[in-house]
Amino acid sequence: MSGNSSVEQLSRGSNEHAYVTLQDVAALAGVSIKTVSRVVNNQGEITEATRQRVQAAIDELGYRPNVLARSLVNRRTDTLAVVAWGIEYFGPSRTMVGIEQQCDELGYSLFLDLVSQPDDPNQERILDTLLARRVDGIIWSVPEVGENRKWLKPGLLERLPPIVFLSMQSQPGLTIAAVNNLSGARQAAQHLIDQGRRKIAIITGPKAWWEARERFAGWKSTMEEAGLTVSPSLIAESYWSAAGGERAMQQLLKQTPDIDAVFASSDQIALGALGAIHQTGRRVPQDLAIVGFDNAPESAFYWPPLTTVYQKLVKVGHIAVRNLHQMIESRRQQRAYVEAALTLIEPELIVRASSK
Amino acid sequence: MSGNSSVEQLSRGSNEHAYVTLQDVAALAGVSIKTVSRVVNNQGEITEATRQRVQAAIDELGYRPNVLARSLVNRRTDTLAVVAWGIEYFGPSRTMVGIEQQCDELGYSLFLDLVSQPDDPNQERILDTLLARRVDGIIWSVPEVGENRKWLKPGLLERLPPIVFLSMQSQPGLTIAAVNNLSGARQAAQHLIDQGRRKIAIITGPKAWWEARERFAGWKSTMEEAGLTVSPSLIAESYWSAAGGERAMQQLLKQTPDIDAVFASSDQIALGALGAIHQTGRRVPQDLAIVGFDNAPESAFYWPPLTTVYQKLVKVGHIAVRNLHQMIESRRQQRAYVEAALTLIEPELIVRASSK
DNA sequence: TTGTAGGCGTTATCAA
DNA sequence: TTGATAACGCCTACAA
Repeated sequence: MSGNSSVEQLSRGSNEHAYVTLQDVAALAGVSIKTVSRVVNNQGEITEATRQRVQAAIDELGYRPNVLARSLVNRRTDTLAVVAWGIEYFGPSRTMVGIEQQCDELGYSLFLDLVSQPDDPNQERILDTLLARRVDGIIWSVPEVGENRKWLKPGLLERLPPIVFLSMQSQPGLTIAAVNNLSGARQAAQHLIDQGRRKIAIITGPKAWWEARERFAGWKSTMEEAGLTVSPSLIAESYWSAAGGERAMQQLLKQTPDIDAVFASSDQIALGALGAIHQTGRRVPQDLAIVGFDNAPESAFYWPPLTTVYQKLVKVGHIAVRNLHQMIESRRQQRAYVEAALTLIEPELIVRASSK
Repeated sequence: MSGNSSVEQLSRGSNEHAYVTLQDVAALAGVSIKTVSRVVNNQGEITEATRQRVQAAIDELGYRPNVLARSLVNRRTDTLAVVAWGIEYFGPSRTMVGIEQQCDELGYSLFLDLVSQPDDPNQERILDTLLARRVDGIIWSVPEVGENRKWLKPGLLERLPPIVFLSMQSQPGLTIAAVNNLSGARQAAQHLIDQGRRKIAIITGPKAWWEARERFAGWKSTMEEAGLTVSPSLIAESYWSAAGGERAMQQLLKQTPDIDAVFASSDQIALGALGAIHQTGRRVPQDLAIVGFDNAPESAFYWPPLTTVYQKLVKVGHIAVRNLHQMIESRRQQRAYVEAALTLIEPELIVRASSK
């Protein structure tokens, strides 16, 4: 037998860490490899006696099935991949936690691929390596920014494993999971209106971002429905950072000194805005109320504590993976397509001192 | 030939996304599979004519090598795994970014496994799945807390693929990469001393954490060398959170009202401490200077902007992967062991308004 | 320069 | 209940 006995393996050199195979176990237990395989996957009927003998051999040798070989014949790897941007930021990292948790629960291993920018040109190359690794499905967790979905050419999806997209504009044929940014922004704006504020400004995120546009739309529609003016003098665009928020706030206060509230499109922006407001001597919330978006844990300790919109991003991650799992299973069973679904998670307003 | 022609594959059903194999390409190009293999891996001499014919077939069919099959033969997967805790926090997420970047650069795919607590009992199970997937190496990015290294039994390491550990106490035989927490804390304490402060308190992280103990040791040794008293009344222990920092600061101010500086063991702790200080009406830095640890991007926008210790965690991630890569290569070439190495990255003090 | 045979470690089929 | 044998897709060694 050309096999692979333990002795041969050991002779490969003590540095080379060799793995035990079915062959080795079978030899030790005095059965065929198929029998060992059956024990490992507990399938088929096996005499209790042989099962125990095999199990003893497995334990003695410390056998672990080689998932690669198994995947080759099974045509499934029990592996998902997540392509993500920005895990050093609060939101994306929470989403990642949700994704990983659910993968673990469903028995998937998870490949992590990061892009340094949402419009990273590497995205097609990444897709290639994922295909080469035969992942069962993909979570596309890069936010939609500018033209960074242009690689999604018609017909391409059919030649790829199932994909769930996060945080992007609804599109026929795509399965998407996202926070309802529009509704979150509406809650924020409505809350300020309910507090009696009338000149409510907004600091948006970069307008190239779908999420920023949605939050803007939520603010705008709520203002209009309340009969409040939506003039350009109430609008400032900013990067997502505190530095951006500070600059945008300074600009707003210069162009419209009598605003009495601000909706900041992220907690970081709100933090910067708070600094800019304090610098002018205005008091929060007496002179100016402010609401953020994210519910970062620190935001409860800003000065004053920040009212904000809580995005349930861990939940988004969970749902994305569960939906992906369903798509995978249904393809496998040759069932008709799972209807492409758009799942929107409702955010929740957290009211703190900065707005009351 | 029992092969795997494109036609057969298509007949598997339009829902089942079938992969093209060397067989398919070879058939279309009218050559042997080995020739195609050579083209794919551009090895051996091949006539330009056949190369082009094969390449054309590859493009036409959209062939992608099956990495699983290749790994099976090559006995290497070009895959690393990172076992991590806390990527929803700033520090760990930065480390993760560094790890992923370097993996990408060196051509590794990266498996992500998260534990929900540093002492998560799942860690051995995770190790098992990584072995089953035949990863080439592992980054152990769970901070050392309490007894959570007890799975590391003597002799175990030899039976595992190479592992690089992050953030733990130096230990013979282990390769470790970490920030020099001790030195960072010393810089912080020395800075406060240089500013003329004398009653310098510390809010430590949980003492079960190695990192917290190191930072404490750095503060303590620097105080002692400067001839300053190190009494228990200057010490408070806290969780890493802002909430913890607030509570610890309140306690400190109660037990020792005349402290003139605080070293907070994380930026989050510092944020909470700032709030507690403000509540008592004390001014920062006039009455009380404060220094944090992390250099989170928000810390520049705290009130006042926070002096802090910048941990170069992306760099730690880079170095961890590079060291791991070396260990893998040297094992492969049967070379003598790579000396187990301890790499400490020096942090850098960032001085802002909170301490001057 | 190209092709054939055999094996990587596993599972499925079909006999025994 | 068990065991040969043939895949899975690729690569190495050796021939042609």
